[in-house]
Formats: sequence, C-alpha cells, structure tokens
Amino acid sequence: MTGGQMQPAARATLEDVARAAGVSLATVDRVVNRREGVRAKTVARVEAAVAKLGYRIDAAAARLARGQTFRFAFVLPAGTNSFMTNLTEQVQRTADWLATQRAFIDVLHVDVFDPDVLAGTLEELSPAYQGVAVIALDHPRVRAAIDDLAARGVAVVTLVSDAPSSRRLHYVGIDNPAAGRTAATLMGRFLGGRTGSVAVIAGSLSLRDHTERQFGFHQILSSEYPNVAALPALEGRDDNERTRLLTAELLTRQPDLLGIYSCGAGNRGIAEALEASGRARDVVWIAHELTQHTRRFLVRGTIDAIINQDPGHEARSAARVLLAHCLAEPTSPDQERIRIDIFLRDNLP
Amino acid sequence: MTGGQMQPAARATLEDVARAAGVSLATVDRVVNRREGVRAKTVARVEAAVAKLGYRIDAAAARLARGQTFRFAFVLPAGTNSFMTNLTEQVQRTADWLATQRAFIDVLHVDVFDPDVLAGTLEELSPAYQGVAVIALDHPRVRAAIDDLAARGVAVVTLVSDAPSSRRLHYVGIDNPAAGRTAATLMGRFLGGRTGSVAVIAGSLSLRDHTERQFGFHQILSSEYPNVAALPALEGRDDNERTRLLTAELLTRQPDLLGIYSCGAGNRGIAEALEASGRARDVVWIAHELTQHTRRFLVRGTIDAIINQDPGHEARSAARVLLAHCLAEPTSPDQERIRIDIFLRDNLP
DNA sequence: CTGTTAGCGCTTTCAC
DNA sequence: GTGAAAGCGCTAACAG
Repeated sequence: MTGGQMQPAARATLEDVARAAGVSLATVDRVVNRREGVRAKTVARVEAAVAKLGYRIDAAAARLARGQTFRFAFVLPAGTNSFMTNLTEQVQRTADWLATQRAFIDVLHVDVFDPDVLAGTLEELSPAYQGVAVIALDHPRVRAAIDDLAARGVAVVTLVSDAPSSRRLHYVGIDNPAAGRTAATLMGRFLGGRTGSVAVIAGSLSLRDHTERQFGFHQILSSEYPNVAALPALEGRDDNERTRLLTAELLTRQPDLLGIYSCGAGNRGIAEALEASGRARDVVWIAHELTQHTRRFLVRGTIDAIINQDPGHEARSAARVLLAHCLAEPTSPDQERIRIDIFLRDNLP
Repeated sequence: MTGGQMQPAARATLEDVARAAGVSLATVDRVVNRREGVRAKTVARVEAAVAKLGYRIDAAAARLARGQTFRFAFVLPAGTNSFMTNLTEQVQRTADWLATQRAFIDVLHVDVFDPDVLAGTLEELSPAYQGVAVIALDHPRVRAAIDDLAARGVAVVTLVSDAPSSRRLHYVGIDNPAAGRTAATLMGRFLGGRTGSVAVIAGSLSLRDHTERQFGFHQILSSEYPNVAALPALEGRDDNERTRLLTAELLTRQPDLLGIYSCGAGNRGIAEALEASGRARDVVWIAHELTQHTRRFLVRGTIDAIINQDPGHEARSAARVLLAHCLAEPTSPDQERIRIDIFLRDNLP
C-alpha cells in the first residue's frame, strides 16, 4: 500500500500562529483576514507562520465571534404548478438548515409573470435583507429593480429564470438553450430516422427560459435531423386545460405527428389529449421537470424522457451562494453548477 | 402579492430559553440534546419555551464548544484510471473544506482489487480514525474488516462500490443495476428497431458494480428489445490495451454488431479499435464515467451517451455523512442520493 | 436532578 | 502599527 501520511490531528489556532510569529492575536487576525494597517514586514512574518503551521481558519469560531445574522428574501411565484410547489417546499427545507447558520429566509409569493408586480416587489423590499433570490423575468423594469438592489449592496441571485444583463451576483439554474438541444438530440435519436413532424409546446414565448429551450431544440433538430420538421411553437400558458385543447387539436390536424417537446408546464393536459387519442405509445414525448405527474407519465411510457432541474439543489445552492457572499467565504463553482438532468424510467430517483 | 411574514431577525439563545423556562443553561442543554437526568415535568417546561421562542441551535457555537476534531481515512485505489484520478482530486478538495470544519482526511492508496490487501489495510487502520470511506469489494474478508471497524465504533461508508451485507453506515454511490437498465433503454431506443447484436465490455465480472450493470442491461435489453441480441460479456480488466484488442477482435468477429455497452474503464482502447475499424459512426457506444477522454469521444460522436456518477458529489457526500454521524447531526437523504447522470454532448457540464 | 463556571477559537472594540 | 481583553452561544466538568 502506498500510504497517505497522517497529518497532525490537532489543528493550529490563531494563537499558535501569533506565538510562532511573535505578534499578538489581533495582528494575526488582521493579516489572515486581509485587513489593513499592518507593516509589510509583519505581514510576511505572519504569513510564514501560517504556512509553516498549516493554519486554517475555524469556520465555526469565526462565525460565532462575528455574531452577525443574515436575512434573505426568496421571491417565488404565487401560481402553483407542480415544479414551483416543489421548489417552494425545498426552499422551506433549506430555510430550516439556514436557521442553524444564523441566516433566515422569508418567502414572498408574487405574480412573477407580471414584470411590474415583480419589479414593484423588489423595489419595496425591506432594507433588512442582505440577500435576495428571485425567479426573474428578463424585463427592463425587473432588471432595473435588481440593479437598484445590487447598488444598495444587496446580493441578488436569480433562480430558475435569469436576467442576464442585470447586476445579479449569480444565476442558479440550468442552461436553457442546452436543455433544448438535449431534448432535440433525444427526440432525433428516439425517432430513429422516421419522417414526419414534431411539435413544440411552450408555456409562453415571452418567458425567456421557454424561448431559449425552443431555440436550442430547433437548432439541433433542423441541423441534425432533416427527416423531421419542427412545427411552430404553441403556447399553452402553462395551463392544463388550454394545453389539452391545443394538443388535441394538434393531434387531429397533424396525422404525421411523431413527437412533442413540451418545454413548459401543463403536462397533464398533454397526457390527457395523448391518451384520449390512442397515440400515446407512438408519439415520442419529451417534457421538462420531474414532478409527481410527469413521473407517472414517464413510468407509464407516455412520456419518453424528462429533462429536469433539481429544485432541492437549486434552493440549497441559492442559499449557499448568498450566505457565502455575506460571509466573504468562497464557493465551489463545481458544486453550484445546476445540472441538466435526463430521466428515463430506469434512472428515476 | 401574498406576503411571507417576516420572522424576527434576532434568534433566541439557550440563555433566553433558560430564562423563559425558569431553569439553568445546563438544564436546557440537557433537554435540547436529549441527555438524561431531567424530570419529565422540567423537560416539558423547557420544550414549551423552546417552541414558544422558536429556538434553533447555533451550529457554529455548538461545534466550537464541543471542540472535538475528527479524522477520517479515505481508502482509494492505487491504480490510475481517469475516474479514480478525478475522485482522488475531489477527495483532496473536500479535505480542504473539511479542515475548516475541524475534520481531517488522510487518503490511503491501496490495491483495492485485491481483497486481502484491502482487508489488511482496513484491519490495520490506526484507531485514531473515527470514520472511514472505502471503495469496497464485496468479499468475505473485506466485509469482516468493515464489520470489525463498525464494532469498534468507527463509522464506515462505502464509496462507489458497495459491500451491501456489511455493517457499513451508508453507501455513497449509484444504483448499478439501474445504471445498466438506463444504458439498455438508451441503447434500445438509439438502435430504433434495427436487428443485430450488442456487446457488453466489463472490467471484471468479479467486480460487483460491473456485474450489476451488466445484469440490469441484459434484463431490459432482452425483455424490451427482442430485435437485438446481447452477447456474453467480455472482460477488459479496465486496461486500455487489452480492451482495444478485445474490441478489435469483436468487430471482425461480429459483422452484425450494432452497439457496445462499456460498463467499466478502458474506454480509450475501445475508441481506438472503433476508429481504426471505420465503424465508429455506425456502432452505438454507451460508456460509463465522464472523464477527459470519454468527454472527447462523446463530443466527437464516437460515444453516444455517457452514464455518470459525479465524483465531486460522491466525495462531498461521503465527508458530510461521516461528519454528520460524528456530530450526531441529521443528514438529508435527498441531498446525499447520488444520481445516475446521463450525458449527451448537449448537456455536458 | 439541577446549577455554576470555565473555556472553545475567533472578532472587535479600545488602548497604547 | 500593534496589543489586551471582552465576549459570541454552547458544552462539559464539577458542585450541590
């Protein structure tokens, strides 16, 4: 066996470093936390001692001594599709954990699809918040509201839906064009050379994430799978009934329909229409977001694949990024990257 | 907007609870941490105060006061396929973070494929370790060694490869039969009804994860895709050269070969043989683990899909589970579940 | 059974 | 520029 060397079990403390460098606690603290007012020579001496003793800050002690608490606002949609319900629940759980870390989350439910309402909410946010996570809308007023918050020193992360040109600190969510491309590749390959048309059903084409998905989908489908023609996108407004009607009509209108890419919500409507038509097994259907409903459709074989973003991961990531920012601690990009999950019935969690 | 109510920004401390319940700090501590020796009546009084004030323990203060440090051993393979190299690197990074949490990781590199060497290492592990993460082998001696550690009160988690009937605390890794089934569904669907044979190339059939994957693969393929015949599994010993030879021979022997499921390592060998044969674009190839090499093959179109387990997630999860166990803190199963990732070239991280 | 008290390692005034 | 000292909220040892 090629052994790993054992490291000392006891860790060096600030005091050890102070002793080794022949300075006081306070001075070491200044150096370690990069505060000013220390002679360059002293800095060097302390840094040498830090390196020699392998000093690493004790996160628990630092947080305790600082004694600061943080308040974050999570601005989530008032509407209730299953994905958003799951997300809200995960935010709630994250809040339980955060409370343990001296940070507190308030959840504000607003109509995030109305830019004015959303912007208004952000504008009127209590100055007590050091951080905000928001399902954004890429709209001038919303961007301005985010920029105002940022200017006030509030850390803003966008969640699930981004406002790319705003001064948000970070976006917690998937790469939507890539998700669309992923759906297209699955669709193209599952279709295996058959010739016909494929429909795209979005919630609303004024939602950035839906259009981005549709864009990515079309891009790959048209360039790589010339055998299938992508139909112009339909808008179901994320509403089950409306989406059902749209799908039913689509199925009668397009006898050559091979597949459906549903890049928004309203999947229960699609399932109903597909099952009523008797073509559920023939039409390849790819949907977004693993929920209790889409899971059922996937297991049953009505949905062929689900593209997912993990709401639990997103909620935790938003909280971690906000907290790390407030504590001036680093984050690990690797850990915070939200994956584009692909679920088949075989790899369901 | 349906407002979320603001919670008090300042949190209740143990002392607040003590005052409210009319008892001392120590008593509250006993109740909160479920230690014995408190009258039921007092317990009730304290718990009422806790509920009333919404008291939540301050994790930082608790850890600091306990002042205990932990040492964990990570037993990883000495061999160097890309996946294991990545894993080692991620364990290293996790160690940096853990050091901040008063916990220290030593990495021991051993030949984990030799049950006696592995068991020997576990048996002789310094008693200084409170926790061990090990890429296990499902072998009697290894199981016994794990059980001994567990009996000594050492927390053992198996990593990537499990020893299910041992007394390990937890398994950090994917469901391998499910991974095999996932590969089969992708294979079957990508093949789209074509008729021919499909090969399975494993590292070694005495590795539990490889056989489990192969089992899951065969299961779905034979039941759902009668058009393709699965060939008996080949063993490439996770060695590139040997796997290249095996694959080259396979390609000449089986002119009707439609697909390859590579459920172990040695993928560079497969790529070479496939590309040399000129059939790289025709043969559907599904491999495991996203590495610098498999990524290249996927982008290039030689590999059609990669089934992955995230080594970063695995390293962090192992560390979190071990630490939480030592601190008697709860873990979130949701967060610790290792996903079976599917990567196409479109959703690569 | 319950209370008192001395820290844990760091940050933060406030002096020098 | 640098140092001394008072906590942060909790745990654990010891008294009662």
